[in-house]
Amino acid sequence: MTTGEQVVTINGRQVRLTNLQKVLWPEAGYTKAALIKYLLAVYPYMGPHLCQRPLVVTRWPDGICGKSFYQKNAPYHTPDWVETFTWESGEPERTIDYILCNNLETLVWLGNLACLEYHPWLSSIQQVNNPDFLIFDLDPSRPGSSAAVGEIALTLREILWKLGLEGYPKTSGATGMHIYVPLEAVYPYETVRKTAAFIASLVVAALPRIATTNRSVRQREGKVYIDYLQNARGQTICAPYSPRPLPGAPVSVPLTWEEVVNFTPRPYNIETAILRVNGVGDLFAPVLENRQSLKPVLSYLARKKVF
DNA sequence: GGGGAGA
DNA sequence: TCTCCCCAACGCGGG
DNA sequence: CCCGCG
Ligand SMILES: [Mn+2]
Ligand SMILES: [Mn+2]
Repeated sequence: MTTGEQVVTINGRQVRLTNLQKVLWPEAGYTKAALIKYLLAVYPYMGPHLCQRPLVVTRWPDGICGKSFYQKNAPYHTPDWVETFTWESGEPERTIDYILCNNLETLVWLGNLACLEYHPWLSSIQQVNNPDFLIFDLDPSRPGSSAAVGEIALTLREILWKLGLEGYPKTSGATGMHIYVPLEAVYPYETVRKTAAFIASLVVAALPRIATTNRSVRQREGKVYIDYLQNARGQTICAPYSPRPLPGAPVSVPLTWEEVVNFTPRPYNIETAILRVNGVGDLFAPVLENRQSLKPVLSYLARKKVF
């Protein structure tokens, strides 16, 4: 990929790649060719987490220092082999044709459009009202809170364990972490969100000096924000393996719990993650398999009349 | 990044 | 032919 | 109902 333009054929579909030499991450010098090389390499691991989920992307055609925009609707002249999902929301009535990244050629096509961030819905189009995971988004309000993030994640793991649930951690690729709790796709978003709120409150009770669920930035006092409100339709949590538009081209990477003990926020980027992922495989594979029930925690909450 | 509208 | 504009507006919850 | 937040 040294020339500026070429056509690749993937699964019999032709994808035109343009401006391959364009630098998207200036200080690291990573080009669009590097981005597409990464997407090709990571697709076997990332693809299953995007499949059949309405997708929102952020695009940075002039690189991470240039202008960017969100894209929800499939753009005009989207190739006919790109699958889409039409979502009609009411009040005001609006229709969005979401892209479904169901194959490699779609991901490469998106890469050519300079899509850096990939935000799939928590629910798939098969059960669009029922998320497949409950998530916790740990956001440090100050840089240098990495040790606190790791400690909170490990405490959260223990609390989940006591509730009969298993969580799976990944870096966000920015400063914090995401913990996914895979579920049976039978609970409405509101139930999942309220359950997440309850669990987050248990974590804050255990670690009140470093964790908070306060949504007011000023009242967080430098603590780590446990954001459970991302458990809503259309929210934008970046997918596992998604690159980030930040210096050095970091990516969101699944971690083992042992790695969380010494959490560092950006251990891998679009270049180094390839070796990592080919070595350990998809640590997030269980997130698509281990569909857990909220029944124990929901009956507990019903007894305590928390709801 | 690329299509469409308007000059 | 050139330049400019558009690409998302939403869910949540507290005051 | 608006506002702050992500
Ligand atoms: Mn976050
Ligand atoms: Mn957040």
